[in-house]
Amino acid sequence: MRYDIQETEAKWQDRWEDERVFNVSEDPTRPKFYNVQMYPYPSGDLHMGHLRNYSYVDLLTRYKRMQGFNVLSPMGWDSFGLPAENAAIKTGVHPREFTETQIARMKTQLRRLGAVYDWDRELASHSPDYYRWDQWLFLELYDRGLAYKRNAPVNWCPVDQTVLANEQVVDGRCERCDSVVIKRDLDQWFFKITDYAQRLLDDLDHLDAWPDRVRTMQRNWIGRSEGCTFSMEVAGTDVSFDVYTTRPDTAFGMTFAVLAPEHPLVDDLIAGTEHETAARSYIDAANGLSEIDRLAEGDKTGVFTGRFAINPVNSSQVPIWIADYVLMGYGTGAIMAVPGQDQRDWDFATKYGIEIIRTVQPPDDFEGEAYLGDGPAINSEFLDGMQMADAKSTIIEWFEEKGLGKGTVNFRVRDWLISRQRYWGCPIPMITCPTDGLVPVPADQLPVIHPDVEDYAPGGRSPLAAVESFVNVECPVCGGPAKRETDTMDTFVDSSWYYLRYCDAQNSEAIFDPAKVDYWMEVDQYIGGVEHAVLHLLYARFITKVFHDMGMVEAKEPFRALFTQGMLVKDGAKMSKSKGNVVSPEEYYARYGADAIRLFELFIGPPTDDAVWSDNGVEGTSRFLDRVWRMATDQVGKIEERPASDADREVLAEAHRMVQKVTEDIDRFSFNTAVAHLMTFANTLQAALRDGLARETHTESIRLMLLLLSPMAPHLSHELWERLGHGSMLATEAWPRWDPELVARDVVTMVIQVNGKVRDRVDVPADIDAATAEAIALASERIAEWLGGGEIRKVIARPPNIVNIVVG
RNA sequence: GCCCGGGUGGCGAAAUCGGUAGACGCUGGGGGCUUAAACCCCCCUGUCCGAGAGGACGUGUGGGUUCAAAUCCCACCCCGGGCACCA
Repeated sequence: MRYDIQETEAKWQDRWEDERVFNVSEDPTRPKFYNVQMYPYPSGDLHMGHLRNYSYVDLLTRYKRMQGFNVLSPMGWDSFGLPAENAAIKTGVHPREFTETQIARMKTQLRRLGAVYDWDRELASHSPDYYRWDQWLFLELYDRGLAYKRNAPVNWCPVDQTVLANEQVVDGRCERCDSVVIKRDLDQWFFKITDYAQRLLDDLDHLDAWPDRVRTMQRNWIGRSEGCTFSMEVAGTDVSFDVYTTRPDTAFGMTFAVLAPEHPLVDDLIAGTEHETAARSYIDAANGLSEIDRLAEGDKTGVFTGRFAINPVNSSQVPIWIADYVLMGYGTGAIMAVPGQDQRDWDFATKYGIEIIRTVQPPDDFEGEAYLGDGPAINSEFLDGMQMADAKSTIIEWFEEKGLGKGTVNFRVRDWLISRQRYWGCPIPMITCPTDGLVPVPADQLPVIHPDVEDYAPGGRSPLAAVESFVNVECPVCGGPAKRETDTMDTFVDSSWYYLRYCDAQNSEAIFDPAKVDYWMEVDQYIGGVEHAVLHLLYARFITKVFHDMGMVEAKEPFRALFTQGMLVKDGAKMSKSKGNVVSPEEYYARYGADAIRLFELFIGPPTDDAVWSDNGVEGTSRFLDRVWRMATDQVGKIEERPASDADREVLAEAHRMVQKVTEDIDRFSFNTAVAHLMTFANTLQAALRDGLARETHTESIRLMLLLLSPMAPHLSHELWERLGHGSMLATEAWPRWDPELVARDVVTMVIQVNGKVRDRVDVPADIDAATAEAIALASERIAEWLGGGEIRKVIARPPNIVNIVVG
């Protein structure tokens, strides 16, 4: 036993905190490093899966600090949200009380791991000190026209009884509870993220320290497409409608047009016609279906309106259909249908017997139906013979010259719906007055604090709506009776700016001091789960850009580097409370201590990959720590001084190679191999000590190991550092450097191949030249056997590593 | 369907630029220490052939490029993730 684990680990946890080792302030004389993990929802108990992430973050905090950076690593709580509210419904305990108990428990557990933060900057989104600035931000957005209320069909989760943002609907289901989402028409608040779509897209190109995967997901989510919007008249009427297409070059192949069932023109077109009854029942059926059911239908369905539209390129009349494969939410909610070049249109046309005209010549061997590829235009009058790109720009010019349409850009991303009909969130600071309409709550009346309620149960509207004393308020403009907004904000609003607040967390006068934010921002390393690739990470980028435009933040992007860690898996599933497969750290703390757990979490596999939990692993890293302890302590005072030998120098060289490899591996987030290099050196040192070698370099070897180990297994390395008589605290020591001369090898093993197969290995000087290497290879006795008198066709020498002799 | 990842021993994995495949750890086996056990220490642990020296094979499958391929190219299979009636 190396020491009393509980006692010693607690001792160092106290000292790091009491001596404020990781509390920092702005210091322009040192390079800064802002290290942030996605602040957690306070769900209560940390399991091994969580500890993996915290081990990474803490490693970086300590490592960067030793490298001389002014490191800010703060911690906070994403403490609004449904779990606390659902617990309140069940138990009657106020969500605040529930949440704060959970936070206290999680803090204790973070401390137990030895994770260090600047706790002076702790924040929690449910605290009025925090969410008053949510409200302030909301009003700033409102002033700038970036927050607006409108009646719109929205995603409604029937179980959680609230609306959801598009980003929170996954495969037509609620991201949180998995129930099928339905459409409802509601008056809701939106943030105008679409105004920032182009910048959010463009700046992805500069985020080269982000995983490509996340950038691709954001690109797809933003979904930019270039095309053309033009207007089509309805024959025999004075109405017209716009269509959007990415393939205006195929306009001559339009054989019908389609309106989404929700299209505002639909009513007018069918009213009083013989088609009205059929159309009406089709529309009603479509409206009653959830997005999932619409898709599940498989086959495309639609109904003819009896009307015709005039194709502006050739004045031909095409039938107007209503079909739910056209979505009201994208483009103009109406399309020109070109079955020859669009598979969906092809399917529809085939089913309903509509004419098909090809306007791009498919290759001779083409066997498909609709042809989407490039080729010369046909049946397209003045476009005939042009390739797609040419035809596209020519027809757009033509539309623009005639004033019939224009080139347009379309985005898939929609405005961010932030209203929620739930209690445990930040109240939206708006008032509706019968005289003055929508009126913002004056800034000096913030925060709008939500009152306690008796019933948290969701009933299709916010529980706050039942509290008359909250709802009824004087209009700030006219003083007359008015009503408060009772919806709360999406919790993703809270999390879209907390990393700015950390920079000045205790400011009671302003959301933050821009000077402090400019010192710390951008976040140098952001760490979290990939599940936020298009939710939080897109919202946070949007809000940062808004602050930039407000002149309050210099940075245009919040997170310079993003690291998305893998999940911990057990029994084939992600470790989580709901799956019932969590491994609780308690018994491991008792048996092995925090260091062995941390080291195993680092060692278990590549940090970006999912990893499988194994009980034996902690045993292994604990053994390694025991060995380090023994090597460091058993030999103290027993080492006889002797002159340095070649063996000593070689051990020291290995120690420096370890320093180099561990440093480089941490820098490239290869923590598992960094640990492996420490183990390899420990094996080398142990063998040398056993053989009575490496006496003189022993002290230096241990010193270097402890420095490297300190961000990974901080308790043991601090304790040893102190016991070995170093007067300083290890955490404040400088990260070691390696001596390149020592690291370089004089002699290396050269591989000799015959026809690409390894046949011999010889030690050669590292600076050997090609001719000598070749000569040595050809002189090898073992090689001679393999050459067997055959003709040597070629010798490839890559000194000092390899010589390949080709015989034939 | 489209777009990303990934597939290497009994297991987790390593191989950073095309140059010794399997570092490091786990598991398992053998031995030492011990009255005994635990701890600890030493040796072995990809498959096959061989007493051994050694040899053949081997990174999902099939081809290709190359003196040389886990790594590059083509086709395919499987697993994971994202997007998906987006006009």
